[in-house]
Amino acid sequence: MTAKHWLMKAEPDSRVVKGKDVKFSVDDFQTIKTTPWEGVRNAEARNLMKEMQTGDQVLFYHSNCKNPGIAAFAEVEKEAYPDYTAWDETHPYYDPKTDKEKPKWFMVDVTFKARAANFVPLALLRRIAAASEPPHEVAYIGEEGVNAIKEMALVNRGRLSVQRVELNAWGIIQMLAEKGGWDNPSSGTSKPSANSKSLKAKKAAKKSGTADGDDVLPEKADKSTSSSTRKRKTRSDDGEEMVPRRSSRTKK
DNA sequence: GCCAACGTTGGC
DNA sequence: GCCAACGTTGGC
Repeated sequence: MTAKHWLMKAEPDSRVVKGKDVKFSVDDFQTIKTTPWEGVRNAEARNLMKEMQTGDQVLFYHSNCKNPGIAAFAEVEKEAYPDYTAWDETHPYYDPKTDKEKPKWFMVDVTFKARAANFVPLALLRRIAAASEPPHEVAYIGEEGVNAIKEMALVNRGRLSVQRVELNAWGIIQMLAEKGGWDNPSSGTSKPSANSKSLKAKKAAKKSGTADGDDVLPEKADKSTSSSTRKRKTRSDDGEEMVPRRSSRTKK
């Protein structure tokens, strides 16, 4: 059977939750190479992870940052298994309501494949989805491309941190990442900073001997900013009582 | 099992 | 930092 396609979100900017930085940027990912996707605390996202199979293809997305968008391509390395961080009291996404006898949260391992040669900003995808024909800089995606983007959960279901990506949308994203053509301000993370690498990142870098920079697809590679410290992936929710995020009140 | 209140996600 | 959208909770 052929591999399925997915999109997974991570936060490239530092954000401290329970005393720990939950940041995980494309730079961190590239350095670490393979990481357990812990911290997902939303039932729908969890169910999708359970459907994933080794070899499935993944779009790595920068969320909750200045310039959100697709930063890299990855692959499912290991199928769903219990997310042990749910039982770790010190973990940002500790969930006191679950117990080891009955795992509630799961995660998969994901391996970095390559950076998008051109970071694909959410703003671009939204512009594409808003029209009936592609903006001229990306005329090459055609009307079919527009339709494929319109159907992406990314543009019509903002809050899901793990989502399915249809094959046609996958192809269009790949094309955009490869060809670019719009103004590409680069990824939106922020600060370079020579040594703020995360422990995990440092360890991985030492081991592999590479720091960053290889693996880029064709050209520009969105080197940008970024950086690193440590982090966790997705936010979560489940309502129960997960970690407070920042708090926003309101609305109703 | 409905639905109003509440809390979070996450773009802008 | 604001706040719209939407998921979750809990009263009934």
